[in-house]
Amino acid sequence: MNSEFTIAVHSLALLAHIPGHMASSELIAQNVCTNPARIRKIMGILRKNGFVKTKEGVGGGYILACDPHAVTLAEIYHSMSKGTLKPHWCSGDPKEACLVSANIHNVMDQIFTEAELYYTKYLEQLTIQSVLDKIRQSTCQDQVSE
Amino acid sequence: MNSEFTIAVHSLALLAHIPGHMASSELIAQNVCTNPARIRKIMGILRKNGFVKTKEGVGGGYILACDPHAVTLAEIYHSMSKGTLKPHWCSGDPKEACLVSANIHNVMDQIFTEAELYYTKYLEQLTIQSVLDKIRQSTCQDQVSE
DNA sequence: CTTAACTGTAAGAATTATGATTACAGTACA
DNA sequence: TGTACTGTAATCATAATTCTTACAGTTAAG
Repeated sequence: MNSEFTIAVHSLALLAHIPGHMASSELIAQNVCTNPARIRKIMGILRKNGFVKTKEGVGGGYILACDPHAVTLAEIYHSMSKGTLKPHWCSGDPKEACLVSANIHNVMDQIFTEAELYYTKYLEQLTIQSVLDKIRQSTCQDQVSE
Repeated sequence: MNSEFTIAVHSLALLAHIPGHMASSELIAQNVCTNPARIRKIMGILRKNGFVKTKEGVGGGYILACDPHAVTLAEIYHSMSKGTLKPHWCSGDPKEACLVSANIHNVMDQIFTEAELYYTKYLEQLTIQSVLDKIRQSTCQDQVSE
C-alpha cells in the first residue's frame, strides 16, 4: 500500500482543524511533508467523492465539504486505497499440474479480500473528528510527560 | 507488505498436501514460482517458529512439524510479517508547530496497529488445512465450469 | 483585459522496496 | 570423499513509490 490513505486522512483532519478556512495545496503539502502536486492529486479524488470542495484561481484551495463527525476512515480508505492491502507479487502458476500451485492464487486473493473487510470494519469506527480528537489528546500527553 | 506471508502459507499448504514427505527448497521454489534461496530464508523463519523441520545434507529438505488443523494463518502472519501492513512513508513532522502535523504520525501509527489486529482476527479463523481445503475445492469448481 | 495565485493533470526523474542471482560455508548420507 | 542438500549474505535487477517540473485552465483583483 502507498501512503495516499494516510495523506488523505491527514489532509481532512487538517481541514477539520481549521473549519471554514480554505487551505491551498502548498499549505497542506507543507503540513503533510510532501509536494503540492501530490496533494492536488489526492484532493481531486476526495473532491470527486464529496469530502472536500475545491476553489480554483486566486484565493482558492480546499475546504471540508462533509461532517467530520459522520465520515469514517473506512469511507476514505475505500475512496483512496481499496484493494491495495495485498502484495503485488503472486505465488504459484495456474498452468502447473500441482493443485496447490495452480489454485493458491485464487485462494490467497479471496483471503486478502476478506481480511481487508475486517480491516475496514475497524476503520468504520473512526471518524475524521475522532482522529482530530486523538491528535489533540496526543499533545496533552506529550505536555504532561515533559 | 512483501510476499513472504503468501509464500509461507503456500509452502506450508504444499507440505500439508504431501504429508510425510520431504520437499527441497528447489521443489518448493518451483511450485511457488520463485528462487530456492528465498524459500530457504522463509523456511528458516518457519523452522525457528516450529512450523517445519529441516534436514540438511543429501535427501534433506523441509517437512511439516505442526498440526495443519491447529496452526492458523494469524500465527504464520505474526511470524513472517507482523507490522508490515502500514506504509513506510509517514506524513507530518514532529517539529512542526501545528498540532496536526506534529501528532498525526503517532495517531496513524496507533490506527494501523489496531487495524492490523482486526486483520489478524480474520486470519485466526483460517488454518493451514482450511487453506488446503479451499485449494482442493477451488479445483472442483474449475472442473465444473469447464 | 491583464497579471497573479490558484487547481488539474501528466510526464519523467529519483528514490526506495522488493525480488532474483550468485556464491560459499556447513551438514549428512552413500 | 563426493554429492546433494540447507543457511546465510552480498550484490544485482526490477518494480513501486514519491518527487519534480511543466503547463493548460480558472478566478479574483487591479
